[in-house]
Amino acid sequence: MSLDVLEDRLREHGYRVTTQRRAVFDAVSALGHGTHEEILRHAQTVDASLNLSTVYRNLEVLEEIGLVRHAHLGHGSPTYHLADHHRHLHLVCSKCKEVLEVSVDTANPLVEELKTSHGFAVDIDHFAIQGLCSKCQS
Amino acid sequence: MSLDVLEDRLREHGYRVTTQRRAVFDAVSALGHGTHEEILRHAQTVDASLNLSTVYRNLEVLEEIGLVRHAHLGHGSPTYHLADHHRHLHLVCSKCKEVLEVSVDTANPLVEELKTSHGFAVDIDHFAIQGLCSKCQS
DNA sequence: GTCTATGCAAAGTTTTTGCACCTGG
DNA sequence: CCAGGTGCAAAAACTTTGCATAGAC
Repeated sequence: MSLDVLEDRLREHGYRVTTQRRAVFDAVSALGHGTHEEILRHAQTVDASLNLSTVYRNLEVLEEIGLVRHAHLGHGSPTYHLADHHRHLHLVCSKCKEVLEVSVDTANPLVEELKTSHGFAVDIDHFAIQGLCSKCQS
Repeated sequence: MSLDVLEDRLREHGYRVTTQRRAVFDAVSALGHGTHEEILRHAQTVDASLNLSTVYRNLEVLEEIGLVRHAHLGHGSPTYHLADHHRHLHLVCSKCKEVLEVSVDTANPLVEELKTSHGFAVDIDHFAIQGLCSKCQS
């Protein structure tokens, strides 16, 4: 996704195009996924005066206009990623905290069953899946 | 699960049996599931001087000895429930915030696939499943 | 009597908000 | 210009910690 799309989408929704919004978007793009703090740190390499509250406010805006999404991988802060970022399920080991990434297709039977029997359109990768990895089960 | 089990389990692990621990356990049991604040409010109907920090500390103890577990249903605080509480998947609508409960068996194909191909032992109901309910998809 | 658990208050974290100033259009 | 956006600082919300005392055993 290019910066052109960022500008267009912002304008479409009546938001202004600012250097801070570009910096936050770039940081999310470069990081793949990151928390507010991680995004701030990365974006500050471009604009050192960028403020954490601006990161909070702009991630909200970017999410509202559909360019960015967030997921909950653990008990702490959410992580943000581009909306067209490669999607995958996150398997988080509750013991060693390792995070495995597996194809979202693995969940297709569940996704389809919930759609058929409850009419629920699942966003399967919004929350991680917790459990014990093979090493921690002994 | 009765209070006898609470006492036995606490003693087994070298913890003391206190009125506060009973009150917290009772509150979780009565509420089905609740956040720290909700558990505090309920437990205070029995012991008005019960402190929030005691609720935090005791939920940690009760979880450690296996009587209580927590789940993440949304972006806020976790909710606590008895370990032998009827398990179900939580489907949370990202728009209207409604929470649907469906059988954990719905996820069996996913659970088995993750076990077979990645050796990962899923705790399927630890995190909610986000999406859009049938009403909010139009 | 000993040692853990509790209440209280204070500190630590994370996120939100108010406001004066700056900036995009 | 002028409305919206930003930085800064303060507040709010949430969770943890230190310590003196109460209470379990």
